[in-house]
Amino acid sequence: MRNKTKLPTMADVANLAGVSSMTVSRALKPDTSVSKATREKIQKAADELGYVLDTRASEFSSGKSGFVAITIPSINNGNFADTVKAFSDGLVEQDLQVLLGYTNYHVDREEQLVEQLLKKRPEAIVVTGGMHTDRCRLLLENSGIPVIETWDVPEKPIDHVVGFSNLQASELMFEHFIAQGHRKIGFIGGDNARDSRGRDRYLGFCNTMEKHGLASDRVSFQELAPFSMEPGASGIQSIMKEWPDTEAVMCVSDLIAFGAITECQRMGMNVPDDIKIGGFGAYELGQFLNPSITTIDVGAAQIGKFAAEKIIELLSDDGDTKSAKIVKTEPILIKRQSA
Amino acid sequence: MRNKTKLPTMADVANLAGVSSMTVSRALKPDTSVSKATREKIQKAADELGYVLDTRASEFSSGKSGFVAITIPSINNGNFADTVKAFSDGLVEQDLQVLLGYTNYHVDREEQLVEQLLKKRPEAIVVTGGMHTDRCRLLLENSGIPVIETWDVPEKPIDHVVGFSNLQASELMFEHFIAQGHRKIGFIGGDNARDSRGRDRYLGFCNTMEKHGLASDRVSFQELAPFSMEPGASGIQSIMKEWPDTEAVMCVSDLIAFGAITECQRMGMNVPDDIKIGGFGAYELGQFLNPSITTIDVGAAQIGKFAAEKIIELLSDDGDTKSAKIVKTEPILIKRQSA
DNA sequence: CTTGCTTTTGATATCGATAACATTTATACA
DNA sequence: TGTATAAATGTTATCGATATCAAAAGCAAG
Repeated sequence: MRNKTKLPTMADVANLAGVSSMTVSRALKPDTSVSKATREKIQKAADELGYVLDTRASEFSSGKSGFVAITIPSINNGNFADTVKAFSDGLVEQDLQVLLGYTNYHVDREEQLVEQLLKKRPEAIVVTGGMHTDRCRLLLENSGIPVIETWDVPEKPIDHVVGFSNLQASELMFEHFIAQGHRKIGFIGGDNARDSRGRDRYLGFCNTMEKHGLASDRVSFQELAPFSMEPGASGIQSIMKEWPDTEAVMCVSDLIAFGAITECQRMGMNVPDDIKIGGFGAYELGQFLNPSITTIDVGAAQIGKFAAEKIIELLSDDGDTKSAKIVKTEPILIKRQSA
Repeated sequence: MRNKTKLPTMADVANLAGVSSMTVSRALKPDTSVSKATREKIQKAADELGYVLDTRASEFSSGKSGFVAITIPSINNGNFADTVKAFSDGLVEQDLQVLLGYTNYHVDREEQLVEQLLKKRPEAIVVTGGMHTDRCRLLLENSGIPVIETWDVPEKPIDHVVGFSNLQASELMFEHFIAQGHRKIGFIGGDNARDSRGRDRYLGFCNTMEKHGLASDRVSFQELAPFSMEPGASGIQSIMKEWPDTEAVMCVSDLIAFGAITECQRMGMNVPDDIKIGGFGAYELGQFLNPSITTIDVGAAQIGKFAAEKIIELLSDDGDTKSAKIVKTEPILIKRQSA
């Protein structure tokens, strides 16, 4: 450990200003019961010492930590970034900071992360998805704070939910394919065991196909991490090789769709004339690619916004909650060029 | 505030296990001086109560916060995400967590953020760039902890630096254009007042052009936030309208280049036959777009890795630092299809 | 200038863990 | 078996702020 000079404390400021540390504490926050003269004196002393409040002590003393925790599968994902941003924006006014953690799509990692986060005593916690290890569930249930599951609608929610049905969302795309007259339809996804949202999108594929009496065998599952586009290229290659007459393929995310579309182009196929490719998530890049990507917009930012509002309500609540425990957002199909 | 049941404390666990809380404290961490029997007894008691350590108290008591802070301009940027990921990965073994903040490319916001972060007493802090408000500089200088500036090589570093010269990096691209025989060269950037890295890339443009006796007037500055690709489309439109004979354009990032290239395609131009477009940052999407984007790889992940290593060294240092205060990474040109 | 109120300031206990030191118990070896 | 040493556990003070209650100062009205 570095041999550093000890930082000034509130007592140091109080000394210099000739007041008690309690008065310093009051002066440093928007507390009215400090005279203007005293406050200025204290401010001057604090500036002189370069004093910065130690929120560790402050939060510890007051019992509240001043932040909420949120876990997302991946940092490098525009969708989750949108959720986090909206969430964060929704909480700034409340002086609540956001502590972020990445599960890397692993429930074990999630468990570890949740425990780590709970140790810091957040005032609420938001997790992505409804699939957790047993111990993780237990930790969340016993945490004593509001828990919100997002990006999904779990069958047995832990507490509150802000999400949508990935299954129903992906059905939108397949119904769209079918309405266009396509019958030979495929799906490119990731590791269903790890990513329940991806699995539900795959189940949406199976359901829709079955409903219309169509085969649901044209699938390719790729290892998604750490690259997000390359699996799209491999996936479409593998599908076209085995089922060359495939007419339409949905990818589990726009990033995969990106890789699939550009790979089609490299293989000399025209999207959408030769094959239709659909994405999921309404990522920004999908608007700009040629062809632009037909996709499902799940309202990532809205999820973050709703979660933030929920937390504000729950934390300020004097007893009984008014709003529904489960808030559903409505995924919509965004028809663009690729499908 | 929710009327929640009080969470169990270490004393509760100690009581249940029939030992002192100090023993509980020891048992809950890899401390050898606790007998196996006692540790098991304590573990059982802790599980029974659903006890989760309160790191706020723990860190406060021990004086170390267990985390390092890092500020980046934007969350939704694969480059910075790479840096953060490598940084974070480099610190897990040290049981150091990463607290992340976003400046949104505003020095004022940075100042605010740095103060907020310092209040939490991190053990070190990493900031992106070398441009800060005076007060922010002062806060960092007086923080008493290691400070690392990254993604840049400031003239007057605060403390340590892990970065590269954005100016020299962008020169690579312009020299590449010129070596190909181009003379009518342009640049699409953002707000130079806000983003010093972008400004330095622009200066690299001016320098190189001047060096070769060429004009550097073919520029377009766009408002970059919140969309990162659209400005590329607007930028290339504006340049081609004013200077239709432009032969090559470098964009301040790959995302802008993405928008510019796809817009060229929409305008019926072929990249690279009709116009060359270069990017910056070696984002993943640049590999997959048709044409793939010629870009500058600045080694974003390497920066994070080096910063983490530096911090580990600085925190474990018994006095004098061995390694250089300034670590430079070498940006390289990645020649692909678009230029 | 005195009473009664409000505003401002201060003293002390406290949050939950750990550091540092003290003590007890276990183990080794002559 | 006794002594030396190591291992295990306990006791007390402490980190830096804030809650809470108490006291002092300021102020208005009679």
